[in-house]
Amino acid sequence: MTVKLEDIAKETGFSLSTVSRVLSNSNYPVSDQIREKVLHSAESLGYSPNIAARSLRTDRTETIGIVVDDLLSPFTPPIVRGIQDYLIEKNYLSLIVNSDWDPEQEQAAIRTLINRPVDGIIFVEYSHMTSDDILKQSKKPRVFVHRLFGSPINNSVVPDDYYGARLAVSHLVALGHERIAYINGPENWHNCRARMKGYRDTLKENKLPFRTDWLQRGNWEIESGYAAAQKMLQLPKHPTGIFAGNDLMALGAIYAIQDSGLQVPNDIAVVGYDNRDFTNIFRPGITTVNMPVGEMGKVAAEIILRQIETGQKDEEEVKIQGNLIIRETCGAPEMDRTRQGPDPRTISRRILFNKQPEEGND
Amino acid sequence: MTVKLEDIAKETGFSLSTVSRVLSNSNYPVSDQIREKVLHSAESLGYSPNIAARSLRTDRTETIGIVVDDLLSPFTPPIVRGIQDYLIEKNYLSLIVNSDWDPEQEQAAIRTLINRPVDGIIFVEYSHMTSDDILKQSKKPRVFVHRLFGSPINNSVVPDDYYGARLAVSHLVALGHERIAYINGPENWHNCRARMKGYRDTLKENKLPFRTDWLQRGNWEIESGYAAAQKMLQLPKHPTGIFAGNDLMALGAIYAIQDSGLQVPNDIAVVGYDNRDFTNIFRPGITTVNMPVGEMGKVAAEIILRQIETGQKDEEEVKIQGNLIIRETCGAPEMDRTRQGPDPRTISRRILFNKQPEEGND
DNA sequence: CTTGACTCAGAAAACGTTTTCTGCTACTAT
DNA sequence: ATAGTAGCAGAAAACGTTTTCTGAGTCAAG
Repeated sequence: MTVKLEDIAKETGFSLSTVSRVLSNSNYPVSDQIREKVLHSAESLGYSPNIAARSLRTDRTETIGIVVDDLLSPFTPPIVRGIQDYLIEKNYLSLIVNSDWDPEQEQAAIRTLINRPVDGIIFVEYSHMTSDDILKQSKKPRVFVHRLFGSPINNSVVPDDYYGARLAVSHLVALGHERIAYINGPENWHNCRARMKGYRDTLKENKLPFRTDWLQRGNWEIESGYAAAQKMLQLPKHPTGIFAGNDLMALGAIYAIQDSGLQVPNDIAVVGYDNRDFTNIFRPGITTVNMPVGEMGKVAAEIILRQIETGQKDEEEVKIQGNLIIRETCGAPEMDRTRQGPDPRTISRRILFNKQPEEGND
Repeated sequence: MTVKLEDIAKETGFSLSTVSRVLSNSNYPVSDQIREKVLHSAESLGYSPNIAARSLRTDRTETIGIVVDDLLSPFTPPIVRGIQDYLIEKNYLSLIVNSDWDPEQEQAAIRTLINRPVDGIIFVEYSHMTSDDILKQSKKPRVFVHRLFGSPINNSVVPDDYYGARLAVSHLVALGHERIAYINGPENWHNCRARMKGYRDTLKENKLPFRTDWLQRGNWEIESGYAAAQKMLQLPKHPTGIFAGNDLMALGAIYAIQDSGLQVPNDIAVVGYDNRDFTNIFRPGITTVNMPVGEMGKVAAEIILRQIETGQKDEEEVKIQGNLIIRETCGAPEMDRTRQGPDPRTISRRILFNKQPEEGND
């Protein structure tokens, strides 16, 4: 049915071997005459190689397995997209399996992927290391992206949370705030530890006070941001700037501030973290630290292809720096907003917010 | 290196054939004694089949190709997740390729997937049909999910937009609204035509007036919802209920209403469409029509596996009905909100919104 | 001339399965 | 008794490649 090497061999009169040598780009010498005839015939017959047969023979499949916690987690799609964009360029495909945050399912996923023809595996966000031995034994390289738990490890690419926190806090400092609070995430997430350090270091460098009153712990959810801000607002001297560990908690904080009769940013400034989609369609637009998720995926893909090429040589953890997206919750001049390379998915809110007085002619 | 059938054959003393027959679950009769010994040996050696070899022989790969427009489109991840959840249950994996809304890239994607071992292809959201002949020729089944353009086609699963629009408009009717407006999307999207019909039919059935003043066309973006609502607000008799074609335009409309000094839902009620994530964290929570995206993916997966099993028999287009998620922008009693099976990703806003009077003891 | 090296084409083996084909044994029905 | 038939095990072919091995021809150096 489908056309195979043999068909081309028959049509051109050359042997299977030569045909294969031409079509697989081997660097075995083949005369130009023959090469051309074979290529022509392949083209006209519409030949395409049977990948199963090829990979049976070569033990390479040009496919990468991706184990994600859940394709619905907010960062997973952009990370995966970053990976795929690089892979497709190099003629690799990707097989995606969900682990659902469950060690058992993860292990099953790994087994499945190893059995299948994949040349390597990339883990996104979550990864118990329970079955790492299976992996090691398989001799296939593996790389971790945005790993959230556990200690640093080779072959992983993570965001630079320390740097990100410094960006956020420095922004508040630059705007003149001297009472700066932080709503942290759960302690066992290692990004929280790094951001905490960034927060404290930045305060210290600017000779600003660190007060435990101004440090609250949330659980990433909107309600915890609300509750944290509420507590701070009851203090005799409440903070004038709040750095929240993620955008959801920032939003919760904003709601709490508004409910107490104060305004954002006039009374209290708020910075979020993550640059989630909704931060750009809220009023006021939420100033936040952008996670370079696509970039992280790309780097992970680069690493794994390099390791497949050169044969598994562990590489150091690489950290990727994000950037600050200035919107409205800090009251900083908007100008900076356009300076950021715009995410094509974000929506320019210019029109919307220049509309209020109804006479602003742009 | 890795253990293969031959190793088990050697260890147990049986032939390759028998070992294979046991391990591939063939229904060829094998004595129980032998079966057990082989299974035991396979287990202890840690055998796992070489999929490349198997699929070379059987021409089946237990892998489905998924062509998506862009993994970052809002509905794509949940649709894909729905597909994958069903596939993994049936021991199938999925290979995902992005087409970036580009016919050429889509064609490249199809070629790549056909060459690769996939047993069928599912198209998500977008699909030019330019290269459908290649596909047909390959004899591999293909199914479309949530196809946005072009005329209805076999082997596709789409949301029931007519039904969804009726849900939304009926809700406004039930709340007593008599002047109901509709912000439609671009004409060339066929879901807009269906929703339009749902809107008009529902009005007619309830003997409510249809006025072209109350019909505006947007482009799905937030600004177009804002502009549409603004126009309506300038009318001598503005509508008291607005049905927006998607959540972003609904949000734009809400902003416009608020900017004009009116309140949602007290003065004007708003219903969105899509049940995007942000509708649940906004204040007021946006009442909207939920798109059954995961379900659609699941059904698509069912169809394609069935067709692989039975050998390509075209099936009719199937329509999936969504449901109404009642939140706050229509002022309906909240009760209904909990009745919906909660999406695990959405956040209960109960706490947040029962907080205002500060004495509500739940 | 002859020899050795080099160039390139073809034959054949190999990758790890599944499955068809053979054939042996043991039982059943005549 | 004997032919026919299940029931089951093993040999071997096949899937479509890549790659090693073999060998024929050409050319340059002695």
